[in-house]
Amino acid sequence: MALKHAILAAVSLEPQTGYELGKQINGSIRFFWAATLQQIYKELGELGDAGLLIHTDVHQADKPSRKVYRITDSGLKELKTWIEAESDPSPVRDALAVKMFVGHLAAPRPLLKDLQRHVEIHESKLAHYEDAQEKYFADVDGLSVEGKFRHLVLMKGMLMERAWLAWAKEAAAFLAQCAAAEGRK
Amino acid sequence: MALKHAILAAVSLEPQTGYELGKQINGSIRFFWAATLQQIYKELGELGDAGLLIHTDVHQADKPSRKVYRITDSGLKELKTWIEAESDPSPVRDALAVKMFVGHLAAPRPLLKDLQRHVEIHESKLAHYEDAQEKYFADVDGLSVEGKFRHLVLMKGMLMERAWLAWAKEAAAFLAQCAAAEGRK
DNA sequence: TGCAGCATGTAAATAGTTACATGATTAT
DNA sequence: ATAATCATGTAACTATTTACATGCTGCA
Repeated sequence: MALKHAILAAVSLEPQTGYELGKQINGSIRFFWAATLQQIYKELGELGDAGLLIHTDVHQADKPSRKVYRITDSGLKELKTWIEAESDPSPVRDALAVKMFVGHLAAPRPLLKDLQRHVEIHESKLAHYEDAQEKYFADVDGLSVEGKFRHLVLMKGMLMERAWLAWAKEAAAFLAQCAAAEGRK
Repeated sequence: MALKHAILAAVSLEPQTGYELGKQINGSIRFFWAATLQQIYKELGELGDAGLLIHTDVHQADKPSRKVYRITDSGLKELKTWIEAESDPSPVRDALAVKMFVGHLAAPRPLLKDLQRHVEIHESKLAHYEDAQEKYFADVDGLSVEGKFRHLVLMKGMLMERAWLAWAKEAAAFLAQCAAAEGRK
């Protein structure tokens, strides 16, 4: 269970509600740890029970009251311990790679179409990272230690997305070629 | 449930046992879809019940008999349908990125050590891919369509690992600098 | 009138991990 | 002796997804 730690990390940077964690106003962690709102609400409840987070109810006249969570001392301690502990790389589950591995069994055109959907998603992720780079990290040398840590993570996102897109370009060219060959038959 | 399709894909290329699927004698799918043996055995049972795979018992004098699975016509049809269907990118759950995002909260040395563990794992993955490249894909131009598909997947693995390692190099340099700064205090 | 955004959750189902269980063979 | 490899599985637990449930506001 590491959603727990992703939430602790996000809340440690800025107190926020479950809804905000899901939508990520302060950005970025969402890009490194996927979770649904349902999961987040459940986890927030458990983190509250464990005393790692506390919330203050902010009553609103019309809407349900906002529960703004912030981290406690023991939450911060737990987070620190987790950061310093050994971790395993996350298990790889790459459906597109499996598809390509046996791509010869299917028609190239639908596979190419699916690849293009993925390309769009990766491109918009990259665009988001590049925006953040310009907005918050224009002056790379003047960054605080905190800033440098966050910039490194952003760079990771950009490097990985660019590598993915470079691969996808070759894959798309090959699939287009397969589709053309099929058309000729 | 896409372990199902990863297994169908692996078995379609070569009939094999659950144990072999776990250890991956024919290689590669393991690198794109993580699963424990327990999960594989369970899924094989279900795929058998659904008629997508069948197995033949190969009795062995001393050991438990090997159940060699191969794909059925309806399994092949299901696999083809899945390849041609839309798919979503797998959810990202990158604990190391989360750690780095709030890296300023912890001591740099243990974090650096954890990063280095990850580097070793990624390096050995890359080495595995490079071996496979030399062994099976030395003559890239003479590849069959099947071969080209599999080569593309291997290239994906290599590109992504190299990008990851390039990032890790920068991250390690920064953490080493943090550690040195701490040492001076 | 209908949809998107804000704001909270519960319940049921599926997917995945960890622990337990068995037993022979071969290498150190 | 002890561990690793081959070979199968079950049971309990944890994590994640999907479906259900509520209700107000503002925009097109």
